Amino acid sequence: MQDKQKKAAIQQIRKFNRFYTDLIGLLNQHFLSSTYSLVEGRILFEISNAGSIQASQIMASMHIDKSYLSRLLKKLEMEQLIIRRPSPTDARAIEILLTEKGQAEFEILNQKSEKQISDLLEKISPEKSKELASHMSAITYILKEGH
Amino acid sequence: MQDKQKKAAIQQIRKFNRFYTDLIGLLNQHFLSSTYSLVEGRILFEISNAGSIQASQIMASMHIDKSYLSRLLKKLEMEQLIIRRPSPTDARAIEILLTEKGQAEFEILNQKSEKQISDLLEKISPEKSKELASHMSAITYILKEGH
DNA sequence: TTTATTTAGTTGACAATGTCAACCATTAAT
DNA sequence: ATTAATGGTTGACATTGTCAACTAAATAAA
Repeated sequence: MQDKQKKAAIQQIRKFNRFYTDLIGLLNQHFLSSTYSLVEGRILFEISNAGSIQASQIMASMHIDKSYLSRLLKKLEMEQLIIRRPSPTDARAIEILLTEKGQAEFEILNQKSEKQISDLLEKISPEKSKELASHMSAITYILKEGH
Repeated sequence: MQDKQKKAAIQQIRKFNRFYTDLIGLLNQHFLSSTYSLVEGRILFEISNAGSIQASQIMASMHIDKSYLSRLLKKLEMEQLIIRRPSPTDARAIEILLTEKGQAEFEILNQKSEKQISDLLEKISPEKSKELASHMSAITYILKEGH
């Protein structure tokens, strides 16, 4: 009996994963029309969020390969969106910060992203939007905190 | 006042998107340890799900480029997982079916994918698992049906 | 009914994205 | 003092995805 419920849950979760993978894919595609790729945008987010950050921290939070990240950071540096400088506390590490240009570009990206979600919510009533958000919080909570 | 609520909802949704993009990414990475890529698995799913299907339908449901799809199908055909034959009703179109091997491989993939979710649910109580699934259904419903 | 137009799929050429292993320098552990 | 682990870079490569041009058939328009 218990087992049947579990199977049903698994099926529903898989269905959701298919659905949401698609949705995120569509959102990202649209996002890509911008000059920066999704990963780049996400890196800018991580830097902005932290103020200053090490590459290894970005690696950990984004689950991204270090060689890949290294190159992306190099590119962002060339585009003058970030500064990479040796960490004062660890000579192996680098400290990454947004330049003013980087902050400005991130702000644009951020607003684009907000607008995208805002557009999505246009089709949905304010009450349902609120519900949507709270379902999402609930999922995050359950998956992060467990039991 | 209304506006503040909306902004809060947008922020929560974006947070969820980051979180869930990562989660799906991790699940897919694990999935990749198999011999088929995620997209290939998904194509097999679409074919299995429909019984027989046209390439254009897969294109539509997966939002995938037609040239890309054409190549993937060619590969799957070479691996003898699918049959491509001219559609009886439309000479431009092809009709795609799973071979027995394809069905068997899909079944394995399917079980792997189920197991993956099942493992994820190990850390979560049955009640919470059920809640999780229902939050997901609710999200899908709201996003699909709107208001 | 001949002439567009659209639809279905394929192919070539290429760009973007991501991975693996080897490597250097530094720090931490034994 | 030596070894192991960490942080990052680079070369070489594989996978994944995109774009435009093209053929053949079906549909619409003249």
